[in-house]
Amino acid sequence: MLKVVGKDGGGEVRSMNDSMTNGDAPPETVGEMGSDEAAPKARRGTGRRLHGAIAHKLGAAIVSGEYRPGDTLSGEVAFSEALDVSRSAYREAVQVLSAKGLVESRPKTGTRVLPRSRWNLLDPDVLAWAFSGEPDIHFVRSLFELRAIVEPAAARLAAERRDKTDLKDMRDALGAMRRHTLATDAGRAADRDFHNAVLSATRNDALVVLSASIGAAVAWTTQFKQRSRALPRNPVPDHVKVYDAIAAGDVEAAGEAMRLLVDLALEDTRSAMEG
Amino acid sequence: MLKVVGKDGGGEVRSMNDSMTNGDAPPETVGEMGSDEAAPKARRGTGRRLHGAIAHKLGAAIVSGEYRPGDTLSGEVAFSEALDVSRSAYREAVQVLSAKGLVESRPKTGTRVLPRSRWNLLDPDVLAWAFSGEPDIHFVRSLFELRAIVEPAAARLAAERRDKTDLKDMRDALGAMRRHTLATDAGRAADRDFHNAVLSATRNDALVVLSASIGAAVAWTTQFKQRSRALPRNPVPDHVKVYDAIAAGDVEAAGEAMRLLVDLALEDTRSAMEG
DNA sequence: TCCTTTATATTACTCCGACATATTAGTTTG
DNA sequence: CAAACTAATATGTCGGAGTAATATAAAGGA
Repeated sequence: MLKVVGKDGGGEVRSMNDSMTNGDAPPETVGEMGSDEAAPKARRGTGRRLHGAIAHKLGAAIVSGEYRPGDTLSGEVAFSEALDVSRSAYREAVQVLSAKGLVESRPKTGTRVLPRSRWNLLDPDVLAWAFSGEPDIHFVRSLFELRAIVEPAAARLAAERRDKTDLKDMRDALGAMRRHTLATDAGRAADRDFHNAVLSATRNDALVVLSASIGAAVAWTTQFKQRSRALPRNPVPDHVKVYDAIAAGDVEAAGEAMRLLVDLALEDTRSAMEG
Repeated sequence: MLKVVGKDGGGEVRSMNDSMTNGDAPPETVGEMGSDEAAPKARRGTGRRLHGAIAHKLGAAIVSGEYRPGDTLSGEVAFSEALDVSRSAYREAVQVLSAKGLVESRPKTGTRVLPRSRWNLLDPDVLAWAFSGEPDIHFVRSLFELRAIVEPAAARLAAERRDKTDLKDMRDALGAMRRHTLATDAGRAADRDFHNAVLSATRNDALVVLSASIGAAVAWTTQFKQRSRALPRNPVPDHVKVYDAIAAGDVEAAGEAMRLLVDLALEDTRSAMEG
């Protein structure tokens, strides 16, 4: 009934952060919706598919702690009806969450939220969901700690193995960083490009993949930095030091310069979030 | 036609490692099957669902290079018919692969394999698929290099932050390692437990998640080690050195002991795979 | 009394066939 | 020759029917 889905007739971009706050129903099964039939309906923006939008909605709700580990979602039929989507779309969304280790579905038991340790927190999508709300400061510190471990070591490897192409990529990224500031999208993209170029120069696939995750997280936090106050420092000189050391093949200096860069970024982010 | 699916009338547990070797169709669209209608049908073992089995089959085929980046899978209807499964099951499998960054589906264009850089190589499932066939030696080296970066740093953090519970977990794991050898499943599990305990002691969620990925990869390579020749060295003393340093709170010694441990493991694996 | 086995109910899983939507490619028109 | 329009095609979405698996409860045996 009244399943007007297609036919974008009228802006039906309903609110997202609406009811579904089941704080009064502490027992177990979540996903119920008290209201009669006005559906929450997480509508997608252009390009995103419906099941993608549902996965985003549910994933964000899970990582934000709205659904806690051990909770069991209300059944497929009930939940898909509550969201006003077909069971197919809902199931495909659940498959995505299951693939990322957020939930597990079994007959008779239902689909329940897995413990945090099973979550694929380094998955770019999961990171995006985690940062779509208020990010957990503790988790952000974890990410920067990981970055402080990985990136200096990567810079050392890059100083050993880089070739002319890698150096050119880094120079290009540095130039773009100089032209645009970190306040613009282009500037942040250039920052990512620089770090990606360093990681790529390590000739290590695992590190490159990890860079995609860390880079995404750093991009989010950088945006938070910008939100709170104007950029406090010009990041280009620090990056140039890293480049110079890598270009010179100086392993120790490269690692040290990158360590300094990450430490400063962490300092900025911490003061921005705590302050 | 003749899609007798349900009603288990007759054992329809077809073969798994069957045809679908499209080495002779190099152009682009893959997934075609020359034979008339004898379906390949990747059947699942108990517990695994059908779409999970399909995802495993396709995922393994992609990471093993059978389908190369840029290739376009034949349409949903054609491919699902070729696999003798419903379109729904096939679509759910593709959603899983899409969630892990292996493929991307768009209307009209079809489903195509994404470039390696988009793959979520640290995802436990993807790692399992990568190691289900002959693992790429270069990739294994990358993983150990990452391990050599992360684990010593983690040991240093653990030496700072561990509490009594962490130390007890490590002791228990060491005891289990002593009782069983690395040749048994229980022994390998104990090895994983020890490293997980170290990572947990860092109080860093990102590191813990990474440990799940690295641990899985190490487990696979350890099995390969065992396959080639009897275990060449008793790993317990090296682990004890790490434990002693962490228990004593000696940051430098912990990092150094762990570095040595990982280096030796890499050495063993390399000689086992190259030899 | 306790453990094992069987029955049952609930839930996810699979299948199907139709329609909607988006994107590319070809066609027409200015 | 270029831009807008039309048509074809593959993915996306839908709803309903039926199957398989499993946790819980009941019955039986030690």
